[in-house]
Amino acid sequence: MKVPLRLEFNKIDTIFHSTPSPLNLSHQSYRQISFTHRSTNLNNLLNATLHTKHLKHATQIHTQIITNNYTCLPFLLNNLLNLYAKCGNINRNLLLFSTNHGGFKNVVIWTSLITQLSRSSKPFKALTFFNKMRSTGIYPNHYTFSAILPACADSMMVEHGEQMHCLIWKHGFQTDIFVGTALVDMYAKCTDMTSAERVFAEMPDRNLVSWNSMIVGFLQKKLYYRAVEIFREIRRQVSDSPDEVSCSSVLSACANIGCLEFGRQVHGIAFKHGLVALTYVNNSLMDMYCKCGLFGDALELFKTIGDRDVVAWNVVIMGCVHCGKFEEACRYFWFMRTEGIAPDETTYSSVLHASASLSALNQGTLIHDQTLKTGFMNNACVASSLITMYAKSGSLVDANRMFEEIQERNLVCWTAMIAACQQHGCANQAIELFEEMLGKGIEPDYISFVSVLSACSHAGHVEEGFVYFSSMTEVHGMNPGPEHYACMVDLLGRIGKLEEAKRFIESMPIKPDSSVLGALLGACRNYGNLEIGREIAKRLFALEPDNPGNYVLLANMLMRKGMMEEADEVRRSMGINGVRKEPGCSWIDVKNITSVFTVHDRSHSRTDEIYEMLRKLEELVIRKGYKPETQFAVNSVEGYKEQSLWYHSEKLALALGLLALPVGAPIIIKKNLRTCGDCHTVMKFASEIFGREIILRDINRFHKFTNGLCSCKDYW
DNA sequence: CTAGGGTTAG
Repeated sequence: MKVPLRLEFNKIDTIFHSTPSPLNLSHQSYRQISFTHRSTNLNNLLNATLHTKHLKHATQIHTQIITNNYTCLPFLLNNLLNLYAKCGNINRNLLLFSTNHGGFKNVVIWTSLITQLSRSSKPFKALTFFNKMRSTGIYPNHYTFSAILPACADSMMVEHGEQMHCLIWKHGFQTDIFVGTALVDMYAKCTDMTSAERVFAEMPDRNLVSWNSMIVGFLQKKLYYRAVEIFREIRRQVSDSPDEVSCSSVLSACANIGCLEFGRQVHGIAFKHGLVALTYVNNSLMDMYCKCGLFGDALELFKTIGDRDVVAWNVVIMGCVHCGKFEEACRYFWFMRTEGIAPDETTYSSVLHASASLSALNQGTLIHDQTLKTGFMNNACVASSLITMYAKSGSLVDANRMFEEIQERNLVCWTAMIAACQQHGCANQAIELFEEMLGKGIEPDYISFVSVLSACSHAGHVEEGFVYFSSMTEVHGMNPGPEHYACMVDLLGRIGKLEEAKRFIESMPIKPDSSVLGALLGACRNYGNLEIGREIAKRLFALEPDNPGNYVLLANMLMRKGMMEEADEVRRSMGINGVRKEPGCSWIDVKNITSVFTVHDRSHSRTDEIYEMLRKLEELVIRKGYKPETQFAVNSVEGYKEQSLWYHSEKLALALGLLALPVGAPIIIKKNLRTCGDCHTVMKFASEIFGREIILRDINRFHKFTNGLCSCKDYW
């Protein structure tokens, strides 16, 4: 950077003598420019202003350039362009450029403008000016190509970059290290790693930046091991040691593959080269430790950082979410604000995820308020998170309201809303939304198909489900994944076509995973098909021996058929394998206080009233024709069964809700496992008897009980 | 006048 230490001429000279540092330029100096007619003086003042970045001063100099007819001087024009860019006013550049028809423009000036447009993420404008430049007969040079290639990458159309690649050959800049690196980066960003690798291989020489571009490329293509391999190559054959870009990028790769061992090595390398204090490296390190399950180590690092930027906080908040510390995630969110760090869309999506996982409507609403105050309400990412938060907190109405308010809905917004409807049992609405989305020309992806297929299965739309399923390959050119196959198995299983579901699994081109087999096992439970159920359960035990759910499901099926010995055997094998059923637990909020219940819980301060309420409830439901479904009782001691059934956690929570919530208010209960069949029946009766809406959110769906019916249509 | 980086939503 050129900084005028001393200016030679009259008035300006005296000004600078009185203010030795260009940073101290007073407003006075700019007013006095009018006394000078020398372009060099103006240029020196321009250079000085590059440091102060005052837009007002830039415009004053600009006026002088025009009044003195200096627009024909390329260096002045060029420096002015750069000055406007430094002041963060790209529009001024465009204006200056377009109004300056008579002015002389050389390749340097054009390149300056293209660079600025490229950097201010206006890729299409940059490309337009590149073409304009060529049409005026000026040839691009290696600077121009280095500047335009990031814009090509940004335009997300590899065709632009490929055309540029041809031009580079035509003009003979393919051997330039900057151009080569920019090409590698462009292909990598357009996820064409084959071309990136070819260009990289053909480069006559490469520097660290070139190598780093390769790491980043593989990172983006999720080829993490190859990213790690490049890092190793750098250590082996590049004379420069890895810098902060190499380290932060490769750490991201380590984080994604959960490779703690190599991540630790990189930590050591970064330490050796004095890079650990750098923000990027630090944040990547924290993320790596979080994703490798060492949240504590990440937090240790976090505490050592003096200047924690928003990404550092985001990484910690995500880390909390990652290891299920949802309350802590919310605490960090409020804490970062006290340190004066403004949340961004990443922060909001992470903390809303935490809030959704807690089904904490009050917390979520407070965060919603914050998004409004900080102007994030029109952000598609934040809005999608809000939809999911409201839906998972039990309020489909609010989720829908959020959806309606979004001005520009992207695929994720639509999918969030479709999933919300699906989780709340509004399958038809989910399917309608999906169709509406297709009508708007939005291309569905992997996740949106999962949502619509589960809606189909939920509503029993077999044919529609199969049409959507085959449209994945036929129309949208994607291969169904395990989740989609699981939906189809569920679809068949739900209507009792167990044999067909089994054949469907046999015909799968990919190996059925636990979600696919689990769907069939669930169907077998619901239809009491022990024969297929046993077989599928065995396959599941082999596939995921640590999942208690499968053992419990099979044991329940056996008990239902009165095969107590075999049921006990299943339970015993669970013990032998060291698997323990997670204790069922339910919670309910009353006036901002959360009460948690486990089975037979007597720890609540209103225990006596709760048990009295349950006694009354039992009387009332029996009068309505309720029969206990004892197969859901875990304890096999006769006579104790019914009683045990009555003190399941969700029933205790229901009783408290009935006691403590105002008449007419919905009773919202959350449970950590799938809800038990007997409790489900009782909830239905209770909703009718008390004329209240009961919302039970279990591990995988919402049950909304109204007037004796459940939104899940008794299949979950 | 030129090339590369960390966190996120369904």
